[in-house]
Amino acid sequence: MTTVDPPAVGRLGRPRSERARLAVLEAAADLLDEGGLGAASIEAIAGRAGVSKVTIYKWWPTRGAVAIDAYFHRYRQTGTFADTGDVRADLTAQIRVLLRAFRGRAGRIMAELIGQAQSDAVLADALRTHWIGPRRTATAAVLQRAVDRGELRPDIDIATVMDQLYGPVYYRLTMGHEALTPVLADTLVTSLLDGIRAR
Amino acid sequence: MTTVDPPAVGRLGRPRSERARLAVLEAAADLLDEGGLGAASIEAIAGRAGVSKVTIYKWWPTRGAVAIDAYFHRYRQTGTFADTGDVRADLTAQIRVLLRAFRGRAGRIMAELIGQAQSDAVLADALRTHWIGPRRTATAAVLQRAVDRGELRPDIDIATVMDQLYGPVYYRLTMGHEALTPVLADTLVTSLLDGIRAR
DNA sequence: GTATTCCTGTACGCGACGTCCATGAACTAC
DNA sequence: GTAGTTCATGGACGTCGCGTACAGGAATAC
Repeated sequence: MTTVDPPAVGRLGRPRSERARLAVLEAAADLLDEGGLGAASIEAIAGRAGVSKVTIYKWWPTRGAVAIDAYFHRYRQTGTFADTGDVRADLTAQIRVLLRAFRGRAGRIMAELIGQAQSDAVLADALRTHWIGPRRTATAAVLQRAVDRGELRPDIDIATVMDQLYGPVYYRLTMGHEALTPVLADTLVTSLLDGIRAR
Repeated sequence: MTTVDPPAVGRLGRPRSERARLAVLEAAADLLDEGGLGAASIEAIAGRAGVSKVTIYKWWPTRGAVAIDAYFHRYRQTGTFADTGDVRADLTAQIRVLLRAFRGRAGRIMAELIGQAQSDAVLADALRTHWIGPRRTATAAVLQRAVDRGELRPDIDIATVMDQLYGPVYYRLTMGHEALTPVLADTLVTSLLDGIRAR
């Protein structure tokens, strides 16, 4: 997956080097793994990839753009979005997938990408479009169908509900005040479905 | 408020210049306001404050440390944490205070501080200790007392509940996928208290 | 072949970093 | 007072990454 590259089919002149593109993504992913976003400078990527800086600047506007492409290149989402018709199970499964993805290095890198996005509009947009967006679309579908079946209250604000499921995960990821334990998925879903008020 | 400075009372030698300390905080806050965290470089702060770089490095370990002190110096929290005994009202009020604080420049700066904290352990710790911590303590007290009164289920995980109230706010602040509207406070509290399942 | 587009190597100016040094200022202890 | 200690200043330094420029060669379409 790539977030910024043009199609470039049937164009005139020398075509883009696929070798250079892959070398950049591999080098950037390696550097992200080893030293985080701070180590993935354009100079370092160019050096390790055996590619000129100019080539990178030609295809990616900012350091963050390269980083997120490299992240997707390496940590491509393999799992599908669960949608079986069982709201509780589907939501829990989706959150569990996210928690699993954020374990280890990938989580640290995602946190740094989010951090960098606070001062890199291109990266922020790429994150919303290519990372957050698809997940929210899938979750919104699950919620909407549950509303249609009458399992969920018809007056809920789906966007806010999703924020109360995913928000805590990103909150913990970026603030680090609590751990990202697997059981968190169940707790989040249960609290929100049933409410926390005593019966 | 300051996060890193030692007390320095009855110490030997020339005392720390209060004039320099304030000049640094004011200059840093101005720069944060005008150009965000990116504009608040150590060099720029030193230049505007009329202070030597060495003086800054003597008292603050990183750029983030200066920034958060400057943030607290300027955007000191005036509002108290509501605790009237009415869970719904208290939680809503607390979130509303946070939403209000994040409107305008202060929110953008906080987002950038959180972003910087992803690669600045000192800043991350200061955020947890001096910003997140006090708010969570206050909210935890409200929740615990409601549990003791029997209004909330005794088996809730207070930390996770707080994450489902505050997390969405920070999630929206940093990802920018939805707006920080004032009504969000009510929606968050209502959904979590009552649950979203149809009755 | 020609035009076009891409890749490479080198180099440059810029800004910020973090540190060093020598000097002077301000305070405490004696 | 004097000595000892700590702080602040200005200038300078080497390093790093940024983003850009230029000239040359490579790969494609027509």
